[in-house]
Amino acid sequence: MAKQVVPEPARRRRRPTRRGTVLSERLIVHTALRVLREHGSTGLTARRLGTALGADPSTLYRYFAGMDDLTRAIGEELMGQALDRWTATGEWRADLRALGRAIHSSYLAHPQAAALTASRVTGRPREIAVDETILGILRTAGFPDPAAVRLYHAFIDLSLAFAALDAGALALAEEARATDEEMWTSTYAQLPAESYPHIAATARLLAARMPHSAYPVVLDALLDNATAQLTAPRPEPTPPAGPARPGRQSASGS
Amino acid sequence: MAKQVVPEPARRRRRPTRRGTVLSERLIVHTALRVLREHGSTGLTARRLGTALGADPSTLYRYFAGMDDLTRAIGEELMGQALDRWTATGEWRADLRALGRAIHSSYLAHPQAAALTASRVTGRPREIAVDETILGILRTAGFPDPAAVRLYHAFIDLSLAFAALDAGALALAEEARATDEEMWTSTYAQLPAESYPHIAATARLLAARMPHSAYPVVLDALLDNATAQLTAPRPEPTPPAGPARPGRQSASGS
DNA sequence: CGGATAGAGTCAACCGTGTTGGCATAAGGG
DNA sequence: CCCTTATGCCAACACGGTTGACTCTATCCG
Repeated sequence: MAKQVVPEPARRRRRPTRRGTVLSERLIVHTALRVLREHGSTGLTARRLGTALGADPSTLYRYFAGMDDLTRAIGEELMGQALDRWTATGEWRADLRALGRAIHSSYLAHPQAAALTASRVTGRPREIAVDETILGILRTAGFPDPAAVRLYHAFIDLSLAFAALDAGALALAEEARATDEEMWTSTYAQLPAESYPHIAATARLLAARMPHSAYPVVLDALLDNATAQLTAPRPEPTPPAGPARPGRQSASGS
Repeated sequence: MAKQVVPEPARRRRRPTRRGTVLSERLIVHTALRVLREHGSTGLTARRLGTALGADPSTLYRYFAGMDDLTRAIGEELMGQALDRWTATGEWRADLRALGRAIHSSYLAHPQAAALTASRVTGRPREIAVDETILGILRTAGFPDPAAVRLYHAFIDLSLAFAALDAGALALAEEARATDEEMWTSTYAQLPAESYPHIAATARLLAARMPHSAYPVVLDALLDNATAQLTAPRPEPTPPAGPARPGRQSASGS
């Protein structure tokens, strides 16, 4: 039975599979990334991954509690790649900007995987490390704790939300081009100018702008806002907090 | 065969189902919303929806090309509800703010449905109407077309991205509480303060801030930025456009 | 050096999923 | 009032995740 998954460091016996490959968490995650790239964001199945590994599908349950657990591990891998690619300079604004772009582009380097995982919180070590890093940048920059937390929250959720959105669009564009490209042109292409004057008037600009991500624009807006807060600090109490709309939950302590 | 789906307005014969209900696109979408709320974001299946409707699962294919098509219709419904709830005042900043919050809260009113649909572009009429409305607000406010398009893009993608992210978190919190709540407390709860000093130092503030959405904060940052642009317009050419990172595509024309 | 042990890989099977082709039937036009 | 055909139903298919029982072998211990 596959009830208990043995944690990676405690793994001692590595029996080669029937087709000779020696499995590991790393190998499985990397193979999953390849399968996702080749078969699309819905194309990662236990059977297919098993075949790609040269192993029986059920073997995966010796390493992950289920496909959902594997999905979280993939997300953790993407976050880790972002963190590895990034280096601190000491200038808070530049560092945050670079880290945000690293996360965003790291996810978009694997659109199918990102579309699958970006909106999920993994709770794994590399993700926590990113959280700690962001908070460190902000607090070291001189933001008082409430502002630092507010900005941390906005920054990480903004980055992940856009990673998920952009990756979804990119993955959709790469796979299933047949079905969707058709819809783009047939539905959106020529809208009647009398019904949609503003869209018609800006059609050319839209066509040039929409294929890019809006993330850099919004990120810069947020950083501008933060800079203003730092030079001219205003208390800014907890916002009117409308109806309970829970956001992404993350690092917390009692 | 279910190759050709009859468009809603052309539907003439409405044969009641064996259990007496008379089907329609509206009824199916609304029932799907109910099923999603009751069974979670992965709980919408053809068989379950068929049962909820008192109809055979295959009947759905007379109304939608497949589950994916139905999903898009659900997204369109959410966007429509947002638009219905919103009214223009003529003050562009307040109008945009209200529209953004309407979209966000409309999606979060159906978290499971939103988690399923918010990152997909429907290409259906109500969605296009929202796009047209946003562009209209910005152009009427006096933004030159390039700035209007840039802001439209940032605004709509920001709103949808946060709708998806927040809805995902909210849906996850509501369903499967058994599996996930456990992970929150066990993994994130008490992190060693020596390894994660910044998280530890702000733990109380984080716990208070994270359960809310960061959307209002980021939206206001974007609107502040826009206001500044409007009063002191600067050319701001196309940003350095890094590696091709397609964003959400939308209304376009040749 | 040689069992004993239990962890890793395999096999077959379960149930639930989307989807389709063929069929029955009743709604509504003529 | 009949005929056409849109609409709902049925049975079946291929494929999804997951599990329980099993084999085999890498490693531990004597």
